[in-house]
Amino acid sequence: MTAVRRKRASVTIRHVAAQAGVSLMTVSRVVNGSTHVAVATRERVQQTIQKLGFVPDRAARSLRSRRSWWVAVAFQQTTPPHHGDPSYVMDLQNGVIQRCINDGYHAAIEVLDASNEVAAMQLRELVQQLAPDGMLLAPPLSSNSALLAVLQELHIPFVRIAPRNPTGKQPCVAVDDRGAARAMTEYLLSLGHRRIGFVQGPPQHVASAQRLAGYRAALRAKSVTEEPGLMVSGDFTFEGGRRAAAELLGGTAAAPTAIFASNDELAAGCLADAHARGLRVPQDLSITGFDDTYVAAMLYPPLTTVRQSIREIGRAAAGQLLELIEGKSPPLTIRIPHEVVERQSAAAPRK
Amino acid sequence: MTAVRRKRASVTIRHVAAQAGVSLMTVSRVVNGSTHVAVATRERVQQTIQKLGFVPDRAARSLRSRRSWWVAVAFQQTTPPHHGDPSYVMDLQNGVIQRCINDGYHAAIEVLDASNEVAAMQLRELVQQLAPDGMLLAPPLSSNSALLAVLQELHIPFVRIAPRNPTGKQPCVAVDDRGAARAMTEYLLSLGHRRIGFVQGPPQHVASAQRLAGYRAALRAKSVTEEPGLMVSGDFTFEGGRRAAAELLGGTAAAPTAIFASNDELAAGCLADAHARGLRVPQDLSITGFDDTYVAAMLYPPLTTVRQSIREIGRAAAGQLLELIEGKSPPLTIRIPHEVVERQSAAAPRK
DNA sequence: GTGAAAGCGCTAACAC
DNA sequence: GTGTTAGCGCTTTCAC
Repeated sequence: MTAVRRKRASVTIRHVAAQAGVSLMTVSRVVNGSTHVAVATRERVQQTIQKLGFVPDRAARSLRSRRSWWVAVAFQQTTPPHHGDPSYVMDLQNGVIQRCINDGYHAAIEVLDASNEVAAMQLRELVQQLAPDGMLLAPPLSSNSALLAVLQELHIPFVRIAPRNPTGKQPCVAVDDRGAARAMTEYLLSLGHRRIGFVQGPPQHVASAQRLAGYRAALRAKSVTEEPGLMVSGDFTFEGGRRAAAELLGGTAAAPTAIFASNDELAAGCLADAHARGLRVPQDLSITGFDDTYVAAMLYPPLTTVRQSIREIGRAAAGQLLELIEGKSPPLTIRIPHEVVERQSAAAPRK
Repeated sequence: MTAVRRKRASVTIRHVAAQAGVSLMTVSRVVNGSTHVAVATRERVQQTIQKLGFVPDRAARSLRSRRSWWVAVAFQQTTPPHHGDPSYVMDLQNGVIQRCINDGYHAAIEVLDASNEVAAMQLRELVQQLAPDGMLLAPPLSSNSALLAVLQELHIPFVRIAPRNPTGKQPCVAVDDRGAARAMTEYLLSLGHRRIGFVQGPPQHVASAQRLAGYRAALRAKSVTEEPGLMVSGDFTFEGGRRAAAELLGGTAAAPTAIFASNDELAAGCLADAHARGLRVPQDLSITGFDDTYVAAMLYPPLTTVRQSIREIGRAAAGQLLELIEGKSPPLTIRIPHEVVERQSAAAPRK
């Protein structure tokens, strides 16, 4: 049980001070970028730091200053917005990490239970134990009011990522699902499609309603009449996509010439059903997705989809949080642009 | 610039000690699970801790004890947007996190540059700044001798995950790529295939040679003659898979009845080429993958593949590291079992 | 612009 | 089994 422990920090602020012929305080000021240091002194100290290879001790710094230089990102266990889509999580994570490192912070990835009560407990523990300087909530946690309450009670700055209900009072990075879905629908309309099936996500998800709304708005703008039979539900899952496509294509009613699935996983399911029916994509049927996740380019045919850069969302959220921590006042709501990614699963309908 | 800082810890070990009528040390002992405390005292202290909601301060603890209670996992930076398999990273990460939390540790996810020199520098900085109690190296970093040298020099315990060259001297979690590839090849042979194409990974990757070796061993055991023309190279990428399949299926020589791609992404590429040629899978051609990543079930048809639980690898690696940190002597090399996952992309060859 | 003193909350080392 | 003392490395506070 004799736990291995690291050697005492070889070089401390003391050594630097002695070597540079200044007091501890001056070294500390230089390290922390205080302006109240003469230029000459600052340079001398910096050179000494370099020469001795001094690295400040995080623990000592945190203990005294009551800042941990940690930012925590909370994800929900196995069910992130896109149903366990690992590339979503990775991208978000990478964006956050990148931005944090840039400012000398570290990002801790934390996974909370899917149950609300358990998650709230875990979050409280997390904040108490880790004492991060700020928190990021990935969806769907960002819409969980119990968690928001915990963070407020603990007085810790936080940023909500793609929340269902942006209050306009709390900082968040908002995603324009409605606009993106509308853009994709307009793209299909521009190809000449008029009977466009839509596969919805699960009702609990923020994105589902927004995406549906975007689809409907695009149709309305072009005066294309909506047909209830063309709007079916999936579940953001592959299987849900198969079932939805079966419903759209196997019925007695006139089949759509295009299907807009509201995420890529659903689209993959639709594709599978279409293949099983012997339909050629995109000649006989166009199929498009949403998110441009990892799989999109690996499907057959490569999937035309619409993307909002997740990495960019991560970067933006982290940036906003860091400003909050530093006591600045960043814009409360940040929006991320979207973009239709044309691949080969959509084309003009047959005449 | 008035940075937000957390309130001073409301409840300290002092308050607990006073309330419970014992000294600071006794509380500390109880918190750290020392055995040298009378049962009655321990219980009294624990109740007080509960009642006051005392949570030890990580910074103070680390400063004094020279342990950070952090474990860092280093991954290699993959080139965005869709290179590198996110589900592999996520699974590994989740396994590690799960195991760490279990023991009161936190896992820090760190991403190192693809360049060796840069990575070595980053690793050194990381260890100095974060001072983790131990490190985990994910492949391909686990085979990077420059990094191993840094860790040894810094005297920090580490575990290599799926290294190319297990020395038998350093702790590692080894993966039986050869055995898994052999199992998959045997599965195809058992279906009746005799002309089995093999798509290799990039030569720099550990796994590539191992998987090829497994394929060859299985053939040899069944006295099936190898054909050099059936072993083509891909690159662990979708595009590489397409090209490889084109080579195998488009040539003048007799085409294989099955293709064993050495990862799922390659298999997805092969599938795309087969579809483009109008071949039905698995009726006309069987295609199998390796890894059972996220995409495998979403391809058409769902991919038969072989899996080594990545999450299990993460858990095992973290477990091994924690024992190392605690000064125990875990087995140096841990092996993870594999399993063929039968889906619908492989069947008996046509007569 | 710089320095001296104090102490953050905890545990190592040693006493009893 | 329990307590006392000292001090980890740094930043806060206040003095000059």
